[in-house]
Amino acid sequence: MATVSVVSKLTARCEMCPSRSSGVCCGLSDGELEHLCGLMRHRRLQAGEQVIHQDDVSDVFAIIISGTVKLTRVLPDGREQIVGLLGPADCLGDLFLEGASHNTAECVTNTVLCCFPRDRFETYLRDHQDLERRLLTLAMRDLDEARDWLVTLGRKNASEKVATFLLWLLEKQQTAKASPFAASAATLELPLSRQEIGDFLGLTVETVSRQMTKLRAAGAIRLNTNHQIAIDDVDKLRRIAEQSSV
Amino acid sequence: MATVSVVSKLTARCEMCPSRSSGVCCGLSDGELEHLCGLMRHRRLQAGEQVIHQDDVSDVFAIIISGTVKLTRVLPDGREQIVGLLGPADCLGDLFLEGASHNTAECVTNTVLCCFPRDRFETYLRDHQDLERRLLTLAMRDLDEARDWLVTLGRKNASEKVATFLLWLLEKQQTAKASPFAASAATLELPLSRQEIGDFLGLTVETVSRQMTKLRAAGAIRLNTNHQIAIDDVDKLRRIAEQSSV
DNA sequence: CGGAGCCTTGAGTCGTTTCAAAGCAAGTGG
DNA sequence: CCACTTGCTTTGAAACGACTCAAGGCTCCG
Repeated sequence: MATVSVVSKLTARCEMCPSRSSGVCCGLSDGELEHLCGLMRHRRLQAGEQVIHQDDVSDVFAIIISGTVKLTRVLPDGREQIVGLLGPADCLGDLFLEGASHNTAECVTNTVLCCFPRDRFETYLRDHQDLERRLLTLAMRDLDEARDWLVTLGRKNASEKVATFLLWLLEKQQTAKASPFAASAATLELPLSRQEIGDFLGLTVETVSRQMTKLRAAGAIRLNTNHQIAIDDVDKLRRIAEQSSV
Repeated sequence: MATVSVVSKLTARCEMCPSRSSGVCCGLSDGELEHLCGLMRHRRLQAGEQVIHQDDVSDVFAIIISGTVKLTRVLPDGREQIVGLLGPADCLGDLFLEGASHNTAECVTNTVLCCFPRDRFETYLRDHQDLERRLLTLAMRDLDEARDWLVTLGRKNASEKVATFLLWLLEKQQTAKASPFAASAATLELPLSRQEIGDFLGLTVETVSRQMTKLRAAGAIRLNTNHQIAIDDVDKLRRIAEQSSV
């Protein structure tokens, strides 16, 4: 009975965690979960804090519990590109990577992480193929998503880019909440600033701003605040995103 | 003795294969290799043939023995983006993917593949964690590379893009041959047409062509044929690729 | 020799960037 | 409580770079 209470104490928070229901941790047995919980430490970070630094060796592997983290790369002359946007249940850290990380991971909002010492997590993986399989699946999902952005960055124009981005965020947000929204009248939390949206889409702040104004003028969206917008016409947004001139 | 000769017959070609020395197959024991060889079938394809079709379910997993294969995605209106370029030792096919593939895989040159029925390869993986680990590592490498291209597509201009592409090809080609070239006077095989380079870099044919001319005029490269160029000044190319205005 | 396919070059257009200024919201100190 | 700073966003005007359209050049091959 004593052990049972210890188990429930350790893993209690896990039951609330998005990673337990839809992330790496889903599918873990109670025993596995308990073991991993022994390695884990929660960490609270403020917006702007960096978890991983480009060109530095990182020994962290973490699961995001709440908040948004951006992965960025910068060119020698300072130009910046966001190469990934992570939210609750997403993983952070380069497993099995030798040498320095190629990304900077920076908190966009206040964030709570579930952190593991990377080496101990990697060791644990060696005996748990199911978990490693899950990580392989996630890596392939990330790759697929990165390639989608290649299409957007390489072949779409500014309005298509912004519309695509908003739709992507909307979908991400809806699957996270698992709430079957009606096709219209959704509200969207925008964690990124205009500058950051530009850094994501390969545009300047001004262009992003202009496109938002255009979308507003077209009746597709309304700007509640700079970080919260109402999606009035999803279909119009979709048409703009793919310029399907039907 | 009979079994030994069967083994050597089955796996004989593997010893010449780039995947054996640097791809998925390196690290496999003789027994593992033999087993996999039992599943494998070689397949010869001509330039232009498609191995996987976007939006179709694919049941192939393959290793490229020779040739170049491009992964592309097309938008509803026909715009095309190359999202990956595969060469000898690279893997082809979406393991564990449910549903249709998101890429089209098309041979750029004549190609020889080492093909596996996907389900049988997946089954084999379940009992061979070392191999699955290797696939995880490769997936993460692909992800890393895709993100590098995000930076290039999102933040670099036309000349930087073309220079970056040439340097990337050069490096790919040199590590493939494992030949420690001198820093200058290398020769580069260009499997892609101008149009395809454009589809890779998010540019038009004309822009690619103009940039090549500019690089030639700057003395960085010489065009032997349209598909073979001499790299005269790698450093100049590097400076152009990152615009490091030193 | 003549055609087909790809590559190059030129001229003009259009879209995004650049540079500059003004608008707006939140927070601070008098 | 109001003036003031600060940071982000929006808007405008001009410059620039990549695209579009059109023509001409080069190579390979029948």
